[in-house]
Amino acid sequence: MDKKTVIQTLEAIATYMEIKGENTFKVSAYKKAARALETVPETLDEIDEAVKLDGIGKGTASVIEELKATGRSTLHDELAASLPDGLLPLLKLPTLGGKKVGKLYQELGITDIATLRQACVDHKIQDMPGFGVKSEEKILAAIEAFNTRPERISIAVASKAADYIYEQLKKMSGIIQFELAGSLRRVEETVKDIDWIIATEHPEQIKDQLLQLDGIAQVIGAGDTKVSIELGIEDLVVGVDFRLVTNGEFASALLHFTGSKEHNVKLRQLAKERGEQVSEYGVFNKENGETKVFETEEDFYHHFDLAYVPPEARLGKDELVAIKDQKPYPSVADIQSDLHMHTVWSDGAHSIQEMAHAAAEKGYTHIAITDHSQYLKVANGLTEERLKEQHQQIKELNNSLDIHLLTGVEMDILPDGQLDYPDEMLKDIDFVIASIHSSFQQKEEVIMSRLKSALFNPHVDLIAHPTGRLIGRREGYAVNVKQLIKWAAESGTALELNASPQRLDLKAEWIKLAVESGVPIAINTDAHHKDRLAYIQYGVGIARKAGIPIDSIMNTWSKERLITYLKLEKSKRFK
DNA sequence: GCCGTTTTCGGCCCGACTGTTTTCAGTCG
Repeated sequence: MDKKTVIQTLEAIATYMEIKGENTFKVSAYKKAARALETVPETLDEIDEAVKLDGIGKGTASVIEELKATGRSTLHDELAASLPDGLLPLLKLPTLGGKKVGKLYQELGITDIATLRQACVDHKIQDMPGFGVKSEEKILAAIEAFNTRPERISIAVASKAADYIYEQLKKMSGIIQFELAGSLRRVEETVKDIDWIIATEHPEQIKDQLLQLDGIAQVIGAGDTKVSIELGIEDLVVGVDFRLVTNGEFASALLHFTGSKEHNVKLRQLAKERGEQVSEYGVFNKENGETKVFETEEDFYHHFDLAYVPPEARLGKDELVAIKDQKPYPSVADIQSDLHMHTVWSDGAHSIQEMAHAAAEKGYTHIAITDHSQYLKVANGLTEERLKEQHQQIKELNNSLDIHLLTGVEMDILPDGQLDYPDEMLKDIDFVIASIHSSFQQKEEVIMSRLKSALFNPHVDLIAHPTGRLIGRREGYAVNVKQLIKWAAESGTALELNASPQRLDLKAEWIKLAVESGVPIAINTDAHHKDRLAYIQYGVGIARKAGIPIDSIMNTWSKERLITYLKLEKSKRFK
């Protein structure tokens, strides 16, 4: 039994119950349990007692345990026997929720997408109470588009779309200020749509301009405070929501629509205990009937004597703390170096000098040049001779540059566990990264023994993108991350938080565990182009999500401190 | 179904928008 199946089973139970008209809180309890399971990084086997997880209680835990033990869930099977399973996907269609799907099933005998589609074509839907001509049209249109677009898009793709929208908004007139909100602002790995908050005195004027944006595929809704569209950008259709508020309401709205939902719920509960009510328009005081608005999100938190929480950390867990208990979150300004990047020597786009200049412009004091090693022929990996030549050049450049370059390499861990260069070669390199780029399909034992050989090599300083995943595109190889972290701690090898939005590898939950295990983290962009050095912001965002201290991030260390660290034997590095 | 420095019962965030109504239910975030 794998975790994904358990999550899907819990979700299916919730959906069946929704259609049956079960108590909504019961329904959401099952949904919440599915999310709780999804959020913890452990595999199913690694979770000892599911009931201990936040959001999982006796009832949902028993479903999980039964699935683990027998591979089946009695509750699920009973529900499935009472309703056609073709009904489940119907809830993904717009305008259809549990109540309406239940009605369609009971009154029209609709059992799946196909019968629903036929009912639309036969115009049977529009005569149902609660439905109408427009509902029928919308449902039919959505069925035709079903499966042609993904439910969630990766942060990398969404960020590109957001950049485009940002440029459009900048050009509009009548906007006082605007900002990205939602899961993209929280640096979630995947997002469903892109949310923006716009402060304006003239919502009508903004609305008109928004509805004239290039590339609108469909207008979902256009009210006084909300414009919701589907935007075609290149070959992608992405949902975009704009909220129009007054400037006074801006901070409250931004907070509200940044979420997460769970974070908002916690804030609202807290407010309620104080006799106040939180909405996207501010904080309503039930005693004096006044609604307080705030200049900034920070002011909002401080109103409740809470420390500011950056968007990435708004998880609805334990991030709400009193001002006096504020712990500093890492920010891009703390970053002094980038320790993984490529140049034209292998598959990068720029020379060493160009990368160095770009890094210096970002205010970095030092960087590591880490081109690919010889095994990676497709990336023009460097032979021992070329690597030595490159390092010679780097040493010479250090005399003329105002940023310090560390000699480095991103060395392949070969399919048989051998490293791509001999120790004799590695011992003179300032910063040695090891990583896997081949034979992804190997069994976990093989992958782990490859990683182990790199971790326990005396010269390997860092394991880059440890799981090899590409968000939304590739799962990565079979890594036991807990074991990897344990070995990293034992061997004195740091782990990477690859900041590329395609990777974000390791993910936040693992980064947290690594730091708790005493392993320092390097947030690196792995940039193959100088513009990609900007990806550092995503990595720092994930670090904030992980809630790790600034000092656990190697890139925040001064050049001197890093060099001293790297000169230590690995066994003496982690203290 | 879950949860608990007002606890083992009685709450569970709050509001917008749409399409259907003729004052509101359902959906959505």
